[in-house]
Amino acid sequence: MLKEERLQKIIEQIAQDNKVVLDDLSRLLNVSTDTVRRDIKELSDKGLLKAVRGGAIIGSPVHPHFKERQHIDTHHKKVIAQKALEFIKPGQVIILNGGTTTTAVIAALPRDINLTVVTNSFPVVSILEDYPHVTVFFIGGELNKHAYSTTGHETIEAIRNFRADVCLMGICSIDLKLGLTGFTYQESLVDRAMIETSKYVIALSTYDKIGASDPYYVCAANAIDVIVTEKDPSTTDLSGFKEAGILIK
Amino acid sequence: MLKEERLQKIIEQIAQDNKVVLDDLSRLLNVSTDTVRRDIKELSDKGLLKAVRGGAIIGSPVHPHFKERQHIDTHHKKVIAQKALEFIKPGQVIILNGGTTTTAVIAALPRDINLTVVTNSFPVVSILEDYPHVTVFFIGGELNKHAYSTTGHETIEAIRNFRADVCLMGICSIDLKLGLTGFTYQESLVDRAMIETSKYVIALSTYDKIGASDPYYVCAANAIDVIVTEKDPSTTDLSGFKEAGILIK
DNA sequence: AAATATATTGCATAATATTGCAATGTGAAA
DNA sequence: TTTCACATTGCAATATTATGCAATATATTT
Repeated sequence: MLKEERLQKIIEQIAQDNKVVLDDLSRLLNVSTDTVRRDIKELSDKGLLKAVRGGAIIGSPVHPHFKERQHIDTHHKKVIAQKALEFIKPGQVIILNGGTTTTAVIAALPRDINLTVVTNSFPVVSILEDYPHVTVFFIGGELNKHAYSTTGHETIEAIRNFRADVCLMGICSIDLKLGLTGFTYQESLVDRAMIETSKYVIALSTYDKIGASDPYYVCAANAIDVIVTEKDPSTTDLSGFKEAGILIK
Repeated sequence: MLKEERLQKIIEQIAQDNKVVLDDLSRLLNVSTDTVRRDIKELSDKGLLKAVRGGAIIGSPVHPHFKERQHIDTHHKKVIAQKALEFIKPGQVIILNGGTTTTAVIAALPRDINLTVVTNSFPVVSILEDYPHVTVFFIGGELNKHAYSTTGHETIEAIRNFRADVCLMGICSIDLKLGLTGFTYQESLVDRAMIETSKYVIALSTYDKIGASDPYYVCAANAIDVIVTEKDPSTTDLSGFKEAGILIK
């Protein structure tokens, strides 16, 4: 039996009974429980069900696209996410923009953390949905179907009603002279508003985005407090940023 | 039995009897009282009930989780959804609240329809995400993890910035004298704001909710233009509503 | 076709979660 | 106060999961 057939059958079972049990599936599909477990993990990563000890239960009604975890599972993003965690302290108010990098940070948070998260990103909501001690404020606005986030006038206005301790900003490009720049106009406005309303700004960036630039200006480089990349800061030459008072992590 | 199933059953018990007793659950679920106690603690941590000596009682009025509600009355909801479609015309601005019934209406829309949808419901967004000609405005606010929607002051304020042609309102209870009433305070405020900002209000209600009432007042019955139920209107006796000028479908 | 990568699967082992039990602590009613 | 029912804590037994590895199958390139 093909793997896809198995996955299909698991989905069918869930649709029928709202749950599946590992051992049953193992027998039904004639594969080891390990394989079933891996199948369930795969479906769970896609947001099609929720893996629990011993099996799986029906997932949340949120669209699988909002839950697709594969693109936040890259090695670079995990490293960046792990480094970013040190800047997040319990009890703080965190604001963050859409994008896979910020989503990766949220996914790396311990499940019992106490936080207030302000965001315009639907995937972030779908992760925090079952973090019991995280209060989520969602920033409304017009749905941007590609970025899975909201933008527009309402979004900007709503952001201005918050004051965040920390802004986690997944960025398009950053350059010492040209500042932070973005790929779409609407998102650059949102990013700027988020940065302006935050006490401490952490830019999350893969190393190759440093020194690059995009069409829409967000803010000057010195509006950023920290840049987190996947590289060891001792092996990078970002002295210009350091001299501008920006911490490199 | 999966642990999640146990938790689920405890919730169901609470929803039914407003309380559970440790020993009963221990027998019913075939686990020790220790385990039941731990289950109750877990649910209590999530705010789904209130642990007391010897068992647990209903916490805040328990709104059954969206995940569970979506599988209740599915046939009725489909019928209601189908009837509701006739009131939705291309090009209109539709506002709708959270809940499984409104979600069912949205799911029944033809994929190529041209609409503007204003909502505070995450499941609705996740459906409309890939409707190419639907513009979605999401109403932000504090995430309500049980209803998958937002509530609170920001939500109310944001709603007031829109004027909708049609309001689709999934309702808790409606009574000719007591009016529309809801199960939670926050959601009743949202519902009222949505109704006030709409030209035409369609209440979506299973027949058994008519004549019932809940703790929180939303609006007078005559603020409603149409009530859509799963029954054929010729077989129902809702003459009181008809005399009040409300169309029954 | 052969060679090479890549994916899939099952197994062994270590890590983790769940559960029941026993000992001890605590609050409330008689 | 005393008693008793319940709660809490620590612990051990068991079940489940994660991980690395090797064997095999499958896809891709040369």
